[in-house]
Parts: sequence; structure tokens; C-alpha cells
Amino acid sequence: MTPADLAVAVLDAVSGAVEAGQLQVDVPAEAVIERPKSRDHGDYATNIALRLAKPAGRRPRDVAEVVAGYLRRRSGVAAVDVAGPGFLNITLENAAQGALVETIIAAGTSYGYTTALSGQKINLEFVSANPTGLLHLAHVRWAAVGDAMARLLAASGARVTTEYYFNDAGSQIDRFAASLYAVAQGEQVPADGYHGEYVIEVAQQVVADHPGVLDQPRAIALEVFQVHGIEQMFAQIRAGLDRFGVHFDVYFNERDLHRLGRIEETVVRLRTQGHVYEKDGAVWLRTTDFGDDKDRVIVRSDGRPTYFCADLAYYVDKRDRGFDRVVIILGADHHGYVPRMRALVRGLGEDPDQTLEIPIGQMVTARGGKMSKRAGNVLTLDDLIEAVGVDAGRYAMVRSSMDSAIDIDLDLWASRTSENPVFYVQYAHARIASLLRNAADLSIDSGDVTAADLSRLREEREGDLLAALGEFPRVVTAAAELRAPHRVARYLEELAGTYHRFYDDCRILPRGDEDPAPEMVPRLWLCEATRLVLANGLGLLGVSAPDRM
RNA sequence: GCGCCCGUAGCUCAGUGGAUAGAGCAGCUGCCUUCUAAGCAGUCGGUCGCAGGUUCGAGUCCUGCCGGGCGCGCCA
Repeated sequence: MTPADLAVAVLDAVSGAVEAGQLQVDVPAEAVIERPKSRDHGDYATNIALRLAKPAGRRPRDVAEVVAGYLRRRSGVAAVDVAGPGFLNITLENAAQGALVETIIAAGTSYGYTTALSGQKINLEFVSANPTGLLHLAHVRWAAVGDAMARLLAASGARVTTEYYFNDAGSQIDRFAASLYAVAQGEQVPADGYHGEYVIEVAQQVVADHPGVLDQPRAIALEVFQVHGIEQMFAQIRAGLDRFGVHFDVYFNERDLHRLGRIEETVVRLRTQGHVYEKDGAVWLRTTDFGDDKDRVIVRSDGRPTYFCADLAYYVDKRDRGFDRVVIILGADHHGYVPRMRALVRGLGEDPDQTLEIPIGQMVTARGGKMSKRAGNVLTLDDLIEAVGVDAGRYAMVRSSMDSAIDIDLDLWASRTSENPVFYVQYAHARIASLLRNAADLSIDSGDVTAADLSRLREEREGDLLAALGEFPRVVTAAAELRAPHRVARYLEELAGTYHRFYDDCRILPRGDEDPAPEMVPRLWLCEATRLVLANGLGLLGVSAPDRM
């Protein structure tokens, strides 16, 4: 019996009481089932009586007694106690608990997947770094978090498209081209230009690919450096993300918005809706009508649209492509962008609470390891991969809440010790894989899971492990709904610990020439179920689940 | 000045209004001739920044204050 099954049972009990006239209350849509921290409080607990007491006009403990009476009749439920202010503490029968293993084995790699978000078509944009530099730590964080989020949303039934917005037009690009040109000519990079060794490398490559470029007039040379410099930067960025295991469904070029007239269309649409005015030769959007703290320029006095204007057109384009939710992960250094974007959505006559979501992630720093000089004084994606590897890099980025600024200790994440959380989790997986190999070497046949006597799983540590495994689908759903992949990582760390404690307490394979214990087969299935959950969870984070370490 | 985020054990951080606030690391004490000790057990450690409020119940929600991070451009 899973917590979800139990929630249904609890609601059925409430319905039964209502139908029998013992309770006058609307049956709620959901019941909260939680795992009590203390084993004395049963396998599961629900606060349903506390929630129903007020609408029912009864004391919480009275409601609890009534519901408990019905719940006790449910098969699989061994005991129901009313405790404290009115909690129901529920103990399951061993067989009902053990049956979870069968559920997990049957679901296999899709255990944890739900339909919680089915019907939602979500566009998830992240990273979107300008092709004027290498990806640094903050970009890496959004890459890891965004990719995990995409996997979580998909696992919860949403249709997800991941997208990287590629700014290949505008003043930053011009500055980048000017920097390349200056370097190629052996001149000083302009003060507002780009620095770092990578600028020199790119400039040299452009010159190598286009030998006559420096003999061309300045305007033409700048164009060459711009087009091919961006091309190279973008190739490097994509290659790096590839190595990191992050693959976008769509790489969207800002240029296409210009080329296809989408920006013009958007300005016209906003003008028609009366949210636009002219001042000082520029075109302004009256975002203050919709909660922004100042109005925003969308077309500059020289006639060029602002980046913000392109962003508006991009949002409209996503909506036109049929996405009912536009999610954009941004760093805290861009959070000022949120109110104006929301204001725009209102200006278009849509409700930003329904269609737009901008999770803001706090900044990342790193210490330890050796710092790279290649990009100036910042740590790049490649530096991180070199320092700690892909698995540890991704895990380090994804295990903390986006709301927390993090400081990555490179020495810790590079270490192959228990200090390193990713090894702790991966080790549990490898340990199980090793155990299952040994079982195979001993020619042990576990048969079919449906034939195993799973009611034999009645040790306390077995119960703890079963309960932890039962939590997984809810953890995945919550992580998806709250856009909080770190919850999966924390859960896996707990699950790994619960497994290690089980392993320490419960012998599985026979020693020496002992005969196999009757618990052996059910325990082997319990191990396999745990291995599946660890592998599924790590998979959602984009981290490998090794069979050997 | 205004806005967003953070403040929880010595350190790094979990904790979608529920019971006695947790984990890892660091410190101390134990456990390997048999399934991976990259593990486990025990122990030490807290006015959940401060003060009010809402609630049967607040680390969690509201208000104010203190401290830190990040923003507030016809840059992104």
C-alpha cells in the first residue's frame, strides 16, 4: 500500500462516516498523509480530523474517533490510533507494506512518474547566456537545475520543451566583435569590451579561418569577427553543455525575431491595446499601469528595439507556439526583470499567475581547487568539470534550494569520501548492484516478485526502508510542482542512509555454507526496489548510478 | 531610498501551518576473518536574527526592526 492508496482509504473512511450520518461535512478532495518522525506514531499519520473539525462543528478528537472506526475496517490497515490533538496514527499490515516492493518492481524505471501535471504544456528556458563569453558558475547552476527541472516536469506528466535563447543581436554583440577585432590587431581591448584569454583564442581562430580579414575595411572586418566569433562561442557553449549532459530541445535565435518581424508585430499589438506612448523620441510601454515601478522603453530614440522589446516578442512567440506556461529561470542579478515582464503579460490581457513563471536563483561562488585564468578571474563550466567531474558538478549545483546562495567547495566535491554527498548516494547504488551480482554468482534464483513472500519484511529497518521507498512518487511530484529539484537530492541522501542502516542490520545472503534464510528472497527484492528508486532519482538529476565504485 | 532572496547546531545546509526542529561534516567513543567500512552505532551540540501579531497549533503566514547577498539604464 502506497501513501497515495492510504490517502484514498482515509477519504473513503470520511465518506463512509458522512453517508452514515455520523459526520456533517464536505468530503475534501485530498488527504494529507505523512510519515511521523517517531516510530511510536505508527507507519503513517493524517491530520484529516484536525482539518475537518471546524467545518463539521465537532471537536477534533471526536472527528478522529469516527473516521478511525471506518478506517480500521480497511484491509491492509492493522491499527488506527487517535493521538495528541486529533491525529490519526495508522499502522499497516506487513503484507500491505511489503506489497509496495511489487508495485515498484512492476513500475520499474517509471516508478515515481505520475500524471500530476498532465495536460500542461510548458516551455522551460534557462541558461540563455550571451555568446560573448564562456559559461561561468551561475550558468552552470541554471543548466543543472533547469535540466533536472525539465526531467521532473516530464516525469510528472507535463509536456516540456527546453529552450536556450541565443542573443545574437545588439550592443553586447557589437562590443564583443570590437574586442575581437582589437585583439587581432594587437590593440588594447576597449574599456567596455570583453577580456580574458578566450577572446584572444577566438580572435586568432577567426583570423586563421579568414586570412585576409585584417586587410578589409573596418566595417567589413567587424562583421566577419562578429559572425564567426559568435559562431565559435556558441559552438563552445553547446559543446560544454553537451559534456555536462544538458541538451536543449530548441536553441532560439534572437535574430529570427527581428528577421521575421515578430518584434514589429509585438509593438503594433501593444500600441493597438493602448499601452504605448512616445517620449523623448523613444517608444515607451506603460508598465506602471500593471505594477512595475517605472515605464520601460521598448524602441530607442534611434529606432532600434531594446532587449526588453525582443523579450516581449519572444514571450508572445512562445505563447503562439501553444505553450500554456512560460517558465524562465533567471539569476538574482536579473530579478529586476520580473515585474516588468509580468506587467507586459497583463498588458497583453493575460494573467501572469497562469502563464508566466520566473524562478529566481541566487548566486554561486566557489572556493578551493585551482582557479582558471582562461576567462579572467571566473570559474567556467570546463573548469568545474575538470575539478570535480560531471556527476559531482551537477549534484553540487542541484542539491541546494535555488533561494540559497551557495559556495561550492571544490576540494570537497572532488573528494572520494563520505564527506561528498553524491558519493554517499552513488555508493548505496553500487553496494546494491554488487550484492545482486553476488546473489547471481551464488546461482540464487529470486523467481518472480509476485511469488515472493513480502510479508516477511517485518523488521523495523525493513519497514523504514519500505516507507522511504513509498515516499518517492510524492517527492517527485512535490519537487516538480514547487520547481525544487533539490528535494529529490535530499530525499536520495535520506534513502541512501536508510538503506545503509537496513544493510547493516539485516543479513541478506547466506554466509559460508549456510542455507538461505526464508527472508533472503524478499530482501533481495527489497534491495532491487531500492536500487531502482536510487537509479530513477539520480536519473532525474542527470547524475549517473554506477554499478561499481 | 525602493524591490527580491537569505538569516536554523562550531561549519555547509534540509524542513509545501502539525506532535519532542533534522542531516552531513567537524569533535569525542565504539563496530570489519563471511553480502563494498566510500558503511554503521553512540555521544556532544539550538533563545530557528530580534520584537509583536494571526491560529487549536508558527522555523513555516502577516507587520516592524537588525544583519548579509543581489538589483533598481534608451545595457542584458
